Amino acid sequence: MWVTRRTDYATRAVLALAMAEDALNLDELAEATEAPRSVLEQVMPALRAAGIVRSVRGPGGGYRLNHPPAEVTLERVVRVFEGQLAPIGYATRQEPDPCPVIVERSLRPAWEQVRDATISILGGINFADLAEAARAEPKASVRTSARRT
Amino acid sequence: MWVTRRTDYATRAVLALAMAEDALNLDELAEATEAPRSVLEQVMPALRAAGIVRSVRGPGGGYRLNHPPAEVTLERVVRVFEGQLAPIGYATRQEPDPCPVIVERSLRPAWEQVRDATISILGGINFADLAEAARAEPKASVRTSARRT
DNA sequence: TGAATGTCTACAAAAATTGTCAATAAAGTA
DNA sequence: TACTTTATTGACAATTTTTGTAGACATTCA
Repeated sequence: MWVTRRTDYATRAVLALAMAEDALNLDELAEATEAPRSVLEQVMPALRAAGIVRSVRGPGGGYRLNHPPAEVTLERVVRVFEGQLAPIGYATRQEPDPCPVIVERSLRPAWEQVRDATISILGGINFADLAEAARAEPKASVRTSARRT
Repeated sequence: MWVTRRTDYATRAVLALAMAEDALNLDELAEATEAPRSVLEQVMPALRAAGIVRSVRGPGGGYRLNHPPAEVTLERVVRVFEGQLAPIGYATRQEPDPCPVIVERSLRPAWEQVRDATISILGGINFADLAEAARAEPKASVRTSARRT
């Protein structure tokens, strides 16, 4: 449960932009993501500063992706708000916190495995795939159970 | 960075017990784990309630593992303090929080992958392995770089 | 009885999270 | 130019989580 609400909203917003034809403004993003508009007012400029989206001000303005959806990974978006993806301070890639030697040899490698798996999964998912999955019809199994009822 | 200090202390304490011949009392555990004794006073009873350690009161008392170290997984200890291991509320196995349909089809499966990888890794590591790794000498590569300096 | 130990509960301080708001800047249009 | 629409910025308050401490108590042994 370590993904904060802001991170979640950010990924939803990027997904919405990946699915949209043209630009979306803050009100449209708030509706699409089910996020408070006032929070998106903080989230979107952060995504912009990170080079993930670009914005246009004034009437008809809004946000759009700064790159093709296939080139934006989930890892990239998550990192803007979460920073290090290691589950604990002594297992980060950059400047890990110090820890006892015994921990260094045992628990640290364990958490590094979790870290690497997380990075690998998030780095392997892009917003073209996510947008496609989001558009897909409900799966057969879901329809089947609906028919049963 | 989602592993809390208490969880970390708990895993260190179980590791210390897995490496110890006989029982360790709170003072010894505090020294071995580099955790405040007052925090272990809360952590150890929780481990006991979870059936991971057992305790003996009175002079000569202390804690020991309730099962062979090989039978205690890291997942089991972590779950006592973290509960659900999903990175976000709508990707838990039990009673996930509701989320928009679009998220349900795209981001949720992504986070479920992270959840499953985490559980798989933590469930595959036991405290016999951790204790062995903790006892091991520094690796050759480490000595080599030390010689260079 | 007294010393050594674990148990329980309440709590306070600090930190992180979540959301709101008001003031401002920029761009388009009449 | 004046007005409207939109993004930008920074400060902030409320809430929740985390972290650690402390005191009163229970149990066991010598």
